[in-house]
Amino acid sequence: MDETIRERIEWLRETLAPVEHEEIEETVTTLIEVFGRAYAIDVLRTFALSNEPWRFSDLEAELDAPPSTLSARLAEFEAAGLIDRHAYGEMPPRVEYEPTEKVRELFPAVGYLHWWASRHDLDTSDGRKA
Amino acid sequence: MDETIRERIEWLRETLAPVEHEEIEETVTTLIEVFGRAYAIDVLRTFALSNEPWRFSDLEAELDAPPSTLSARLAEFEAAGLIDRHAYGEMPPRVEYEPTEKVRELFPAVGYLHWWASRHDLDTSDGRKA
DNA sequence: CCGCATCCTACCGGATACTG
DNA sequence: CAGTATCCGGTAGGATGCGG
Repeated sequence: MDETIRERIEWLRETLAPVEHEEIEETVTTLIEVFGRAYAIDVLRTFALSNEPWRFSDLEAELDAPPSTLSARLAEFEAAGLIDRHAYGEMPPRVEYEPTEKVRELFPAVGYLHWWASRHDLDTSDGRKA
Repeated sequence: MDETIRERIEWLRETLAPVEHEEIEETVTTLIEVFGRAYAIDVLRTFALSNEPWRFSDLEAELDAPPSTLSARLAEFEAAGLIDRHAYGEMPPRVEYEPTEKVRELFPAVGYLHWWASRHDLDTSDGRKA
């Protein structure tokens, strides 16, 4: 069942130079860390479910997120090349954000997670949650 | 390209009761938060790449992780039903951990992340990393 | 409207020591 | 061996105010 995935991981291990493999591990780790931050997947999902670009205030209202946090998330995403930021020199100012192709190729994984979550429950009785 | 995933998500949105949908969102969020914690994916990957159960000290040595942190991670994983813990009443004590079927069904997503990472880079020039 | 600067609190996580 | 208890430093992130 998960043989294919294990094979794929081991294929990565064997075919890639150790340095490259390290980098991939690290990228995945960093990616998950970034997505683990406050409102990160909420932002991601918002982008995933809409073809339209989003403006700061709209995101802020939609997610009910503090501006400082949202600002940090958007900056990180942009720095990681996951979203594009378009600023228009207007008055009042207008800035729009939209997902890059790079992050769009990540959506299937998120979709898989949703599918998984619909089949299984995460018992969070112990832990803290949102 | 990602149409299938968007359709799947929207299918989830439409067919599920709002409450269920909320729960799924929350589960995914919590899951990513848990995986974003220290040594979490390292533990996960260690399990993914081995069919054998792991003992506490072996994991500790393998990952070079502080016992308190590793202990927390394992407890969270077990509470979430992602790993099974088997304690044997021996002397000296022996405890073994192994992934559940539930978490094995999560591995493909991690594998997809690896594939993604092998194609794209995450620009972390701005951010902090490990 | 966009979003940074600041302040403050909570909490995570590393190190270390210790027990059944 | 398998953890727990304790202390402590770094930091994420919520709230708020202000500037461009």
